[in-house]
Amino acid sequence: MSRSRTEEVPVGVPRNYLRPCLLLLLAEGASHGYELLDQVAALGLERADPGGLYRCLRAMDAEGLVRSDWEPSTSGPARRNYSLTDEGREWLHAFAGSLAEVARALSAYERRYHKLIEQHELAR
Amino acid sequence: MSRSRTEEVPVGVPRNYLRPCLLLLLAEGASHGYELLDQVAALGLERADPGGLYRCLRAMDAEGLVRSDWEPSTSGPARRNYSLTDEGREWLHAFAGSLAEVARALSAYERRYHKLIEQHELAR
DNA sequence: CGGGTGTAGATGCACTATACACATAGCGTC
DNA sequence: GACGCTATGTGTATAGTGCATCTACACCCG
Repeated sequence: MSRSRTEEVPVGVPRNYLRPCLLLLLAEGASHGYELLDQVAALGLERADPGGLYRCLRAMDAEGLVRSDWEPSTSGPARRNYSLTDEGREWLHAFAGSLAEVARALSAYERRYHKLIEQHELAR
Repeated sequence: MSRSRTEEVPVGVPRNYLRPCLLLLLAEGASHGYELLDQVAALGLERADPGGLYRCLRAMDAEGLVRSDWEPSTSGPARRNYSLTDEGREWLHAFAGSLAEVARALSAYERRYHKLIEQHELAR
């Protein structure tokens, strides 16, 4: 393998991270897919896939976590506006708790990593 | 969907998290799969899949990130002992940097989530 | 008018990590 | 000899992701 260190390293955000992101943004206020696509960038998904995002929204709609209704627009195509349901809000809290666990795991990793680096520095 | 909130919420650790975990543990000292299986629990992988772990080690061996040699045991089956290569150490650093980014994303999420909760508390 | 750009939503498909089950084998012990 | 623990794997289905592609509306420009 001739992959250099400068190349993209394959460690992504947690699996299913898109869902809690969308739920959080919708908890802050109703919105539509195209806008959410920009907003998720602030949560670490700078290159979110539009297709995946729309699919995720449709799935959560089908599962009852969000509600959607069409809003015709005078300046462009119609938008499908999403808002959070009570069930979606419950899931948001569950997801947040779960993400907190992941964050704890990551900080455990970093503590341990830096401890290792420290020892390595001392050893020279 | 009649899934209760007490049920397992599908948010996992970052994708490919197992790799940096194994690299870190091997940077701390050579070890074998069965032992690593216990050790990754401390990094957030409490229910790691043995099959996946062994596969991951074999793959990193094939890619040159780790080295392995058999150690016969008097009290049980032989162990395949793994140790880190220079290339593996480079990847460890790259992974650690990448994980730090993910950690930043997660803390951004949590800040925003708690801000939302606060506002909700104030509103009642 | 025709074409390009930005907005908006969605599908199709291939790839890959993961989860889960299962197979093998050495060794101790009851 | 059956069971359980250590130890290392394989097989396979599924799910999430990434990437390409398609439709369609509105606007602007030459």
